[in-house]
Amino acid sequence: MDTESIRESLETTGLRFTPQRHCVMAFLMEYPGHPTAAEIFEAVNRLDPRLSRATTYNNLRDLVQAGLVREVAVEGRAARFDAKGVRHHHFICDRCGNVEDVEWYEVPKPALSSLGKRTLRECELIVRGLCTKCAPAKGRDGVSAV
Amino acid sequence: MDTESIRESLETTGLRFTPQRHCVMAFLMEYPGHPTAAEIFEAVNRLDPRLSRATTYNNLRDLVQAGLVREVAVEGRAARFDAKGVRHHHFICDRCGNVEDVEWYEVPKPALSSLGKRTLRECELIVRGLCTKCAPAKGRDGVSAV
DNA sequence: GTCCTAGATTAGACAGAATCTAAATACGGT
DNA sequence: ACCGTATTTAGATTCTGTCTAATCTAGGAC
Repeated sequence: MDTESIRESLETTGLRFTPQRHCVMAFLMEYPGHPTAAEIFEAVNRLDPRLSRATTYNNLRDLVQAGLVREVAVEGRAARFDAKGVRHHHFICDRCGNVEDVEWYEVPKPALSSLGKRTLRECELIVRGLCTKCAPAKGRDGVSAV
Repeated sequence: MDTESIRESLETTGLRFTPQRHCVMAFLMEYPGHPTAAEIFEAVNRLDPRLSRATTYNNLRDLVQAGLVREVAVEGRAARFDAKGVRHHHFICDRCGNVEDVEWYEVPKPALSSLGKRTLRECELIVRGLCTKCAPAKGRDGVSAV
């Protein structure tokens, strides 16, 4: 999207601005869903065939570490990524593993007493179930049709 | 622990009772932490050297699917498992990836309207930060010492 | 504009985690 | 005891992600 704002984000986190980082970051900002690293590589490599797989993974790691990108681990599947824009929770489909956004709302944090000497950084909600594609069609009584 | 109760749990979910499943399930019920599949395999394989890696993974998958075991995905690391006993949330250490229990408390579910046609199964809280081992020692002013 | 250097990129080898395959085995109902 | 099917097994395989060592480049200094 906006090249200059990406440049600024990178610079404030101490990362150099490179065409490759711009490419990865811009893709994540435009892409509506939560792509895997492999999907991101495929996309950015199509735009610039010289952009390598290692660079894609390196940049994703750096961007996550810099706090510009969020990584979502999914049981038994590749991790998903999204650019941190508006805050939101995540929905993970039990069947296909797709990750979708859930509108943000405040969630109570655990009592400090229950954390002991642990440090709390963030508190994240994972909603699970079946996504629109995987949810079974409902009969008139609401029982799943198959 | 109690062999018969494990047999019953398996039977009610349609899984056959086998020494291997008992072994995996008993280990998870006794073990205090959240072992990875590799750690589980190492442990049960030590008890019965003929118990294979594939069986360990197969059984973990089946037990998770049957709802007897919970799987926790961790970014960039192997998944962790625990037998579903008392309800609890999970704490994941940013640095070492260890998974620990956080005392259970009710978390508000997202509004049905925001879920659309998606089906909601469960709502899970992931607390992130540094565990006791990884948390830096605090100076008198609370600033991290290293 | 040129130089310099720490940081970034690259291709391909490598490693770790989990699954697949096809043959052998054993659970548990009859 | 028998049978059908679920389960187990060893090892190969796939998938995800990291590492290596050589090359290149962003961007500050001059």
